[in-house]
Amino acid sequence: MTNQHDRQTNRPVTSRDVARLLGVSQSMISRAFDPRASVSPANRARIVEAARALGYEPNVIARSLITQRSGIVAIVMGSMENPFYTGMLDQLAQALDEAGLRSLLFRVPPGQDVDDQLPALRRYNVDGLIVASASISSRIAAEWRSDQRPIVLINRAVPEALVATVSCDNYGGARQIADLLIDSGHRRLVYVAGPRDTSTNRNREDGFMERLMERGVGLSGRIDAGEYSFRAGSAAARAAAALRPDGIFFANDILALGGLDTLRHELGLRVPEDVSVVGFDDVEMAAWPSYRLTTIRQPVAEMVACAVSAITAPDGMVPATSRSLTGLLIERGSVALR
Amino acid sequence: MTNQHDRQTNRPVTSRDVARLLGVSQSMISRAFDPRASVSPANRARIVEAARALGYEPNVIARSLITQRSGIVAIVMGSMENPFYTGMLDQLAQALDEAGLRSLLFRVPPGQDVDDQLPALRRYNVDGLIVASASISSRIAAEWRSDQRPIVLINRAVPEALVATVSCDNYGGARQIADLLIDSGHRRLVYVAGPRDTSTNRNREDGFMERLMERGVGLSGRIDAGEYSFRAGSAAARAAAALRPDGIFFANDILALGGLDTLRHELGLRVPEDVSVVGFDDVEMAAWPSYRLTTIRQPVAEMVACAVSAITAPDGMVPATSRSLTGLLIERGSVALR
DNA sequence: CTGAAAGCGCTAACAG
DNA sequence: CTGTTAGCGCTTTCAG
Repeated sequence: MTNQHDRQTNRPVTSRDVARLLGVSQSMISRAFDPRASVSPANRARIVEAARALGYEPNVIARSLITQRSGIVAIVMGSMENPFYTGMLDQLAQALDEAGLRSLLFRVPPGQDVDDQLPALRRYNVDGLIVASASISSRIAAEWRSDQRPIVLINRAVPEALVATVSCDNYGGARQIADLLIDSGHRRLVYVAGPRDTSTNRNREDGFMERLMERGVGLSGRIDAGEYSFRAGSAAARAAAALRPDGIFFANDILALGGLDTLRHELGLRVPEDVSVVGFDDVEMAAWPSYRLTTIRQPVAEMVACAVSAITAPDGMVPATSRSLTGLLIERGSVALR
Repeated sequence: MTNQHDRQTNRPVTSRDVARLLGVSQSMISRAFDPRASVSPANRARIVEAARALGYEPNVIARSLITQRSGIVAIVMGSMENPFYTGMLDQLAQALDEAGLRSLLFRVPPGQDVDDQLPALRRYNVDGLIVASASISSRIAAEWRSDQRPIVLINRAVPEALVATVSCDNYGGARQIADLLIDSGHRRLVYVAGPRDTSTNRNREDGFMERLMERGVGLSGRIDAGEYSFRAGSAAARAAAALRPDGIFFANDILALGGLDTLRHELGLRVPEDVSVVGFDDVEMAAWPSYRLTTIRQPVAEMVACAVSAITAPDGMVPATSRSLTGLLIERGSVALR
């Protein structure tokens, strides 16, 4: 039976314990666990063998004190009520895991600012920072970079571009939606906006509006949903319906799903016969038969891969590049020809 | 401007740095951050002041090397495709945060066993372990307990009861569902089972079956969904429909949602007029107007509170008690009177 | 109340 | 290839 503890003292077994057992120096044990260190094959074998027998595992904490690397990366997330981010988190955790890194999760409460949390973060010697659904001030971002620790924002842009950023081309995606709606004959269009302070909303709104303008069709109305949630989508749909639109572009899927449901079940409107609706993200539920929501699919897997490789990049000095990946229009059943 | 680093060397500021600045001993800095340690009020004030100015934060890593407590608790999760668990994770992270603890997320890939991951965990000096959606062998659980570190399983039971466990009364909930279905006149009942190796499925199935038996109504069929997913629910619904049931109890909500959708949109059956469906969990989507799924609500908030308090309990020696909280039947629109 | 000293478990030069 | 030595940043006796 593998027993990770000394039976009497119940003390975790250390490298010294296995060194003593084998009659070698403690540092040799350390080296045996470093692939690049020089230890005779014979000794290395003896050591891993003894280590297993004793239940020894190098203590990451102690190691990180010296190496300044903990193998832990912090993921900071705002609310997880948007399923897009839970999906992202899942993939992020998986990708990090495959890179041999652990995820330390920082949840930023709705009202609170990320900035307050970050100082606490540095006490953990994390190897990198991935900010997934929260904004961050450029001042804090700059401090982090001065730390030489990689930081990357997913799906957020920081105006001053001091940090690495990977996101979907929200602007371009919204333009595609404008084209889709216009090409299929819609003329009374309403935009349902997400939170004002998110770059996702800004870019989607800008792209949509500009394309409308370019093609000479006006906007029949703009509703402020206030937050990205199902409930907010419902409320926005009620307000939007009063405008008698023939098409509604919701700033994201969770909003669109909430909107779709109240349009149909509360307002008695048929979607897409009476009104078309489009979202953005392509969360799992968008594909569910009850919704069949036309939307832009964010390339989550690629975004995650980008973020992780920015973290694992050779040196902490990742250039503060902004990568923008293009989304894919997924046409399902929520847009009709007019 | 708070700058956490020495400008020249870009080295994190340590307790020694602030000690030097103030001309006091390094150990005094340490004590100043320990509420129970004795430092003159005047000095403590000077120290926190200087610390703030320099941007000093005690390094948790170094501290944990001595105290053996890191302020980090590990959450191990299987797949996050079941929205019930993402909701739980959200609340867990929040509750832990409020208790001053950080969450280290361990994702266990579908095929893989938790047991393989656990040894790696101990290298992180985590203060406790919360296993949320994965099984764990009793051998490993026992090893963890010998570590003196609290471990609690949420929504899983381990036969040997060697670990603390908090879960919903799955057995009782399933009995309520049986009663509901029978009382409303259903007689051709089908059970759609989740993965065989989960205690949730076992308990729900047992409760349902036993109550059926007690009330003298037989089961018209049992479909094995194989996994807890929307897609599996769809497939199960197709198989179940062939049995011409008047009521289907799906082992959980995500299965029921998938089933509901294919029943309606692919099979052309009306729910609840032609067939009633019931789920278990009460995930967010169960309340969405398209579904209005009747289900048992798991008391997630209480479960989370229980789990966290087990972790933060005074000593590592939490008794291995199994807490079972009763779920609440939420009647929405997916069950009709027959 | 304060300082000195001894580590926590490990890695990283540096000699041999 | 191996052992010795000196810390990483902090907490914790133990004297003063």
